[in-house]
Amino acid sequence: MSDRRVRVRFAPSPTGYLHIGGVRTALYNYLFAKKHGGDFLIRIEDTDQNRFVPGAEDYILEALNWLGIVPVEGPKHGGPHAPYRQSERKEMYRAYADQLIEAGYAYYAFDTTEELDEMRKRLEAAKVASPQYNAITRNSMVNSITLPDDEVKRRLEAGDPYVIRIKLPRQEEVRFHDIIRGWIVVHTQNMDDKVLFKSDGMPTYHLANVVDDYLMEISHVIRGEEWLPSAPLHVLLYRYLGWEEKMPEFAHLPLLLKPDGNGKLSKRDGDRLGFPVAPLNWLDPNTGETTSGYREKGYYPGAVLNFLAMLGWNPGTTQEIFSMAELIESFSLERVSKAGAKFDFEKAKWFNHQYLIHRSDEELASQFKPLVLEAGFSADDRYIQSVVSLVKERANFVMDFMEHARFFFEAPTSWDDDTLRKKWKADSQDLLEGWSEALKNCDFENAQVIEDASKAYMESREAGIGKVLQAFRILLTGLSAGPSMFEICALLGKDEVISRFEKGLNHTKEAFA
RNA sequence: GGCCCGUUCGUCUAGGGGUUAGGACACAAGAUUUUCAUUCUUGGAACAGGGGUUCGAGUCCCCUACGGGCUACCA
Repeated sequence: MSDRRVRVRFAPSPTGYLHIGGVRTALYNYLFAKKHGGDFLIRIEDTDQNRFVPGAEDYILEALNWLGIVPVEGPKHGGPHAPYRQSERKEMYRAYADQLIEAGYAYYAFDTTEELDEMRKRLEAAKVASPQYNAITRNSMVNSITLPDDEVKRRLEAGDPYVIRIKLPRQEEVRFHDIIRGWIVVHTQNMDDKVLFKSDGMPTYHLANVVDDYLMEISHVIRGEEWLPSAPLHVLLYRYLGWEEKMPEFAHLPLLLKPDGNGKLSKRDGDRLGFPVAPLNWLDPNTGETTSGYREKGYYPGAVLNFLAMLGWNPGTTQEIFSMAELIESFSLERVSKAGAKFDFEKAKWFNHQYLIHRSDEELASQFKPLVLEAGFSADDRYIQSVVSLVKERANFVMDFMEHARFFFEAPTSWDDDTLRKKWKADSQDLLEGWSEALKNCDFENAQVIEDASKAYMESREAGIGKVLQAFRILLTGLSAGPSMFEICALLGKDEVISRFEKGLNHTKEAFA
């Protein structure tokens, strides 16, 4: 088992956008494969034709690609086990269902939806603990166990609709090992004869999943905890199909929970919670609604990856910032936690901030430049770089830069008089006018020179610079917070500073006279 | 309801019999920047409850409570 080549798959269903929990499942699969020098593949599980959503598959693949979770085999990449879409593998599944019937591990069932409902209601009314189609109840249903052989044959030949169900033993313990949870034991009396093959000719998830994992030589099934209850069924399928030796190891991941109330994070949460649950923007073709994504919100793929990796896994050290290569190096399923994790949007932003401030000014400037142009400004690259270096500390996203940096590109057209008034003292106008004059004699070589000149002036007036610095900031930038004023002045240049200063003082002279 | 899984600061988590129960995010205070933000320092903040086992339990076992998942011809 352990000397088997590691092959894992991410098997999404194209029923809409991929949410962040699915992304994490894909990531863990990817990390595990890379860590062990194995293969990561993608298989599209589109056996439910009713839930198929056009565009979903492309979306999923694009999202994973954006994050760098790239498969070696998959619907768009091909591979030795193609096709990688279950709908295109339709013909393969029937033979295995037939094999199970012949071996006595499955049977035909002709019950209608109404009859099934009736049966469940009847059992509920009789206070049966868990109403299910099982070793006991199947004897009173319409199937190839209760019907005479010739009747079954007649129905089959007449084309009557039917499904194929697994025939579970009445009382048997099914035990299997989960890498994250240890040994798990379930009794077949608590399971039911699940449908393996639907009346529309498609297999259900259970059959298709087991068959494909076997055929694709999957060594480890790493999936969400919601699959834990059906894992025993899958174990039995491997056994009945004669593949027990090749059965993959299981690892059921803890779920991602809603940060507010209860329950697992789901696609329905969309933008309800005030943050994205999708990697990319998603336009629902049916409703026309757009769900926002991390990419469009300005997140770096590395930050999203890093954040997601730490939700339910930890390296055993205090390191928090990891590149993909480092994640691969450190990852292990043994260090995945058992309990579900609530999604913390604040921490997601913090991760992006970390990624942002570690980018070079050159790179950030090149990302910011289009936004500068879009806002109708123009500036050379060096200037933008300087701006970026001053504002990046206080931003989580490049697209936040402009709100902190607008004044670098245009003089303020209005001032916040309310805040200004709070800082305004009787001698403020006089002090500031004197300062403005003093700056005319300063050469603006760099921030330090401006600072020295300013302080010298204030000293001559026997005042502290803190007394008017806030007003100075508002007059020059229109904002009450920002980077060092002397750095700002050095960057704006002497002419601009003097001009803004005088214009501002004209305003205050009128407003606070 | 039944079955399965889980439970350490508000959140993500470290911890596998002997710890002042550690870190990160968030929060608060102080310092610095004579402003704000950054940065630095400090602080508050947790083993769900009850029984065992043991010289000794966050760590092992049981029960209860709570949370989550599943219970479809969906995945």
